[in-house]
Amino acid sequence: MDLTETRYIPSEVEDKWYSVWEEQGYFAPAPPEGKVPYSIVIPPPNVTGVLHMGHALNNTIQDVLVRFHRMMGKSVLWIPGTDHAGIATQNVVEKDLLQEGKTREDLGREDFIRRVWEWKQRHGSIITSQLRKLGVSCDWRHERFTMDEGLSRAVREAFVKLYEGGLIYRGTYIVNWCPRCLTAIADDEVEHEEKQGNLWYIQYPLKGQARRFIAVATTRPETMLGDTAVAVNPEDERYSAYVGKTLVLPLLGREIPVIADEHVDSRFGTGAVKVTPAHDPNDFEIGLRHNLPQVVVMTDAGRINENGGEFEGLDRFEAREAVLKALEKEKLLDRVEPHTHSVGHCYRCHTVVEPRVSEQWFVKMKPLARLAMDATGHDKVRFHPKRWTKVYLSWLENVRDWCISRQIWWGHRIPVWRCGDCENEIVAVEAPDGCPRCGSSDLRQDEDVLDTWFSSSLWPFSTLGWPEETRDLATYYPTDVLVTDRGIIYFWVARMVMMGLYIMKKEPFGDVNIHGTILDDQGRKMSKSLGNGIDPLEMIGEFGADAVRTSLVMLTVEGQDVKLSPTRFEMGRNFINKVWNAGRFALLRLGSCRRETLACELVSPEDGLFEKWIVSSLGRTIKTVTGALTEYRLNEAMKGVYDFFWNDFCDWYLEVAKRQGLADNAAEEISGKTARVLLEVLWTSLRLLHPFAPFVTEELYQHLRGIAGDEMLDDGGSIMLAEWPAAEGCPVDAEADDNMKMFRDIVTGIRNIRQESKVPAKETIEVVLSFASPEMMLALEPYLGVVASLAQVEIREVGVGLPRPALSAISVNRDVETYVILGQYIELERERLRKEIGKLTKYLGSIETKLRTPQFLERAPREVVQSEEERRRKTIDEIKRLETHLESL
RNA sequence: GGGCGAUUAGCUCAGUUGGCUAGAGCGCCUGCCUUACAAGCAGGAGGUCAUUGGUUCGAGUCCAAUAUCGCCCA
Repeated sequence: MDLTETRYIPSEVEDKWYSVWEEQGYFAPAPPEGKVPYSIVIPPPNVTGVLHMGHALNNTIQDVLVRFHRMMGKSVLWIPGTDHAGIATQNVVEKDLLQEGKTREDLGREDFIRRVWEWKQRHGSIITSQLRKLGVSCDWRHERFTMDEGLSRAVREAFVKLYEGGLIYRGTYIVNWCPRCLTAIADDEVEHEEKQGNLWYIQYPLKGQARRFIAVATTRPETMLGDTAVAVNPEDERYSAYVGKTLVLPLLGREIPVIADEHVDSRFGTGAVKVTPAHDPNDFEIGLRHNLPQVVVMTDAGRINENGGEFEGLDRFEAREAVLKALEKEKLLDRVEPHTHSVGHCYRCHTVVEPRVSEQWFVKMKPLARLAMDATGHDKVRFHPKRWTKVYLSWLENVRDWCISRQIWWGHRIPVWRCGDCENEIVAVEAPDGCPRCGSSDLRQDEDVLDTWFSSSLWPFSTLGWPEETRDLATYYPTDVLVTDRGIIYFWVARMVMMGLYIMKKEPFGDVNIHGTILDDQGRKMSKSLGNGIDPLEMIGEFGADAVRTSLVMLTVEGQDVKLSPTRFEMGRNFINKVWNAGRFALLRLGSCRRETLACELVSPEDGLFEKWIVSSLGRTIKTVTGALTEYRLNEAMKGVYDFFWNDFCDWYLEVAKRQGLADNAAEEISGKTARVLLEVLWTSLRLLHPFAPFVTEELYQHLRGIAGDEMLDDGGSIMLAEWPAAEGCPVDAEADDNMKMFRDIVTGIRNIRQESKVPAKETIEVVLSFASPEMMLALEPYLGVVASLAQVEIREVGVGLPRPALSAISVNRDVETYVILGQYIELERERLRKEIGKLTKYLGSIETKLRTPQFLERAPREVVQSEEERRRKTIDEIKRLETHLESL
């Protein structure tokens, strides 16, 4: 980008450097020999997905960490990739087929899967190309997909291992069934929503006793077709006489028993509940305890089946109306109450989930959950922020067995075969040639595929080559951190930890960094249906990737949610523009500067105040930023760089640097030194900023090496590969800090008086500086020319204890009084002084109240008391000086 | 019903283990196109830290209750 541009133009910079980085192989890990390994696996986005703000935040955080650790000299591997999103991807391809008037059954399994792969080849790289726009430095040569050959092998290995360890079983249980996707889904794939519904009270007649009923309440009356009992609590005296009696199921006439089960809540409805073991999870349990028959009354598509009598063929919601009407006709519908209850929806298509009995494969969770809980107990897996540990643990404590089979075609087919001749079941990593028991070749593989999350749970090691014992696996497992949204703690974090511990015998990552969720400006989740999403690519186009990244990091505080609107990116854009211009200034003004040495000491005692001070401040910044990044407090790190760069470096150092020549006519030497420090500080700040804003820092860096020479930066050609700054070269210099404060106070004091007194900006007025001591005067004397320039004044006189000139305003500091000679502008000074005195008097009051309290003097630490007394002295002194001044006006 | 989070300037949010006059960005007011930057510079106004109690010499910060909003689980 041309240095004459006064505005930073991201589009001229971003793609250019990204392709250089990628082509040069900078994203690949440095050879691990002699280096500390650092690794992250991306939480694999859904292959059908497009980049949303959540991804942008998530990957920005990972990239900041990865770039930081790379600059720290580690061998960094960040593995990108996507997951195959079984149901979602199949849905997308089926929708395409429907356009051609076909179903997947028309194609057959093999052709359909071929079709999905074709789709994947065409569209599967959308999200990864979008990620590149964000500037992420993951190693694309390591990119993985959960359906890759190697990862599929890992899935089969893991399945067999778990099966042989007794942790996978098949059984007929109640599961969450999506009648639209036509598959079972796991408990945590069901999204619960509070819905306003009804509670219908239905009369169930007692057998052989005319006009005697038990009333039950239900929110899903259509399921009564599958009822096989009515249950009451054994303690419930209202019903004790009925237990063991027989009821006649309305509409169908089936005879069903009244049973007693202590899980029945007597306070709900009438205290008697209908029991539908095949269509309700609680009823299923009751059914097992009481040996009740399970009558399935719905097809897999949610229509009433042949067990539903006259209602056969009706959709479940039509059936609800029809059943109610029929009951009403028979006068068995007692009453209706409005009732809010939680209704489960499929997380993929949002259809109301139907609990249904079917044969499925399950993972036994208790033993695995135990492992995972112990790992956090022993601090092997640490959450940041800590509070998420509790959420994670409570899920693990209550988790039920995990239904892993899906009745779809796109996914890892379950590696189980059944012999057609001897019914032998074979569980194997590779397809067997024949039945090991009877030798028959009539083998049929299980039709189902595995839950996508099953393969995701292996991601931290399957991506590194497991089950092969690869060098990557040995070097980079366990990974360092998993960065993710809290919504994914159960899906990924918990399952990855369980699988890592069971299969690898080691936790998959030591740290889990949970960040907030991106919300719209009204605090709602961004969603397609609300249309309130903000497209990251659009924002990158408008503001630049660096601006998007820095804004996101500044906005996200330790896992707190982020309310976002497009204008929030202006903050980042303005900052990046500031960086560009500061860099531009340095590059244009220091064209002839060379960095002579890579001195670790930037400043020496004979150097000037500004140099000592900016280096001291830089050192503090390095410490802050490094510490904050190490502890996942990214916004604090970002703020550290931001404040230093803008408030110290730009607002003060650059401003004084450009005036150094004015301060000292023999400018050569000082200018040279100033230039060198300026160059070093810029170079160092760019490195501190690089993890957050990779593009602008690279662009400036490349210009910098153009003028400063390659030898300046021992770095391998890119700021990406440069060393992270060390604070050791920038010692804190308290004296320089103090003197700079005095310098700033003088300048700010004059500016304040000028504007408050309405002195025209262009007009040069005179000041007199009266120092408290000769030492102070000596310390600042060399820089008074800079003061004059910064404050648009002429310095008439400098000395110790000078008298106040006529018609002047005063600004007081502990060590110096500044008299600003106002002349005709003096009128407003009286008011300004009164205001100032008022402020200080109020402050003094609060200090004196404290110091009058005996308990404070007795119990507060001595340092606190002393500093309060010191403050009182200082304030009284200042007030006195201002008052004297006011009186003399 | 259980758990978690939030409540601080007009808006969006910081505020580390309790201890200078509670900060930032945006917005607002005033003055500046000062040869790095008007996406900028300089100066300024603006806050009963949700409410009520408690602990403490001292509370935005710790404890308890209440209110409102949000998220997760059942």
